[in-house]
Amino acid sequence: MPDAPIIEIDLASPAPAYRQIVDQIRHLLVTGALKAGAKLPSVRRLAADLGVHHNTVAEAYRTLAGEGWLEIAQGKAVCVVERSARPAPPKQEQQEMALSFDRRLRNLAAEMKAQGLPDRAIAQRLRLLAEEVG
Amino acid sequence: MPDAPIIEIDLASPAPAYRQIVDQIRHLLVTGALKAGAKLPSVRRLAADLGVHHNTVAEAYRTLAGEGWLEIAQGKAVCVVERSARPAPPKQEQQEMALSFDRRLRNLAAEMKAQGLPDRAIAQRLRLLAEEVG
DNA sequence: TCCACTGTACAGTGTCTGTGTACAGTAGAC
DNA sequence: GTCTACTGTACACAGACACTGTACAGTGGA
Repeated sequence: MPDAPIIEIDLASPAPAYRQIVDQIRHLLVTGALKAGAKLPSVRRLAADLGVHHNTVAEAYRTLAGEGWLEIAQGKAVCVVERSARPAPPKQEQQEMALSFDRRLRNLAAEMKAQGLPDRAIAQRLRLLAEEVG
Repeated sequence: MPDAPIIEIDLASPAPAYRQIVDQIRHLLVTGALKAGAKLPSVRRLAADLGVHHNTVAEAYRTLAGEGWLEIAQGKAVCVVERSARPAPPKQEQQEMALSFDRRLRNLAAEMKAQGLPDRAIAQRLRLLAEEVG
């Protein structure tokens, strides 16, 4: 795509670059900022923008393709696919996912609290996101 | 300590074991389930319980000690210290932390949504935790 | 002093992350 | 058809990371 949504990664972060790219593009996909049919920048273009190697971006694209978000083919631009309403996962699996989400959420909140972020701020952010989500 | 709070880690998870241990113990510390003066199980004992090497647990303990939660000394049991009310970080830093929290929170929610967890469930968990936090 | 416990140090192994480089497919201009 | 400039891919390499095996050193009670 000519004008890709801005993505920014922090090379100093302990989180690997390709994972940061995955997370940020997935966020754009989930929120609808990137819709089906949209073309993503080439691996070399995005790599140059972010200051990483093109194979690092390629790895991120492959991960998202594996999740069913992108269609990639050699020689062609990477494209966002229509992610057809997949059947909701079975109750059992959904429950496990909810538990996993809960655990990670709590760990994240604990880490922030440990760093000195006030409870008030943490709760506020949680409520804000809850409103946005639905 | 004779009866340590139960900690469980997932050796199949991509998250490194020592990080999972840190996160879970930090959670117990932040919530007050582990109070100042409490003794933690020895590195060998906890390692055996979790199925990892004692050096892996030692690394986790060192990380938490570095954050000011634990006191460790060779030959003695690891102990939770009184974490005196540290001065709140400056506004500037707090704002950065809030932003970082927000970003990671959104990434986590996006990942769960991508996996098929319904918005409803995500929002519910967020609100629940917000209530608990304050 | 002995012994059973504590945490520590360090080298070795396998895995992960990111890079350099060469390759192969696609599409438009001629 | 054939250039050419662009796509993504493959694979070996280097460095960092996660984890382990093993030997060591400190502590405290019998």
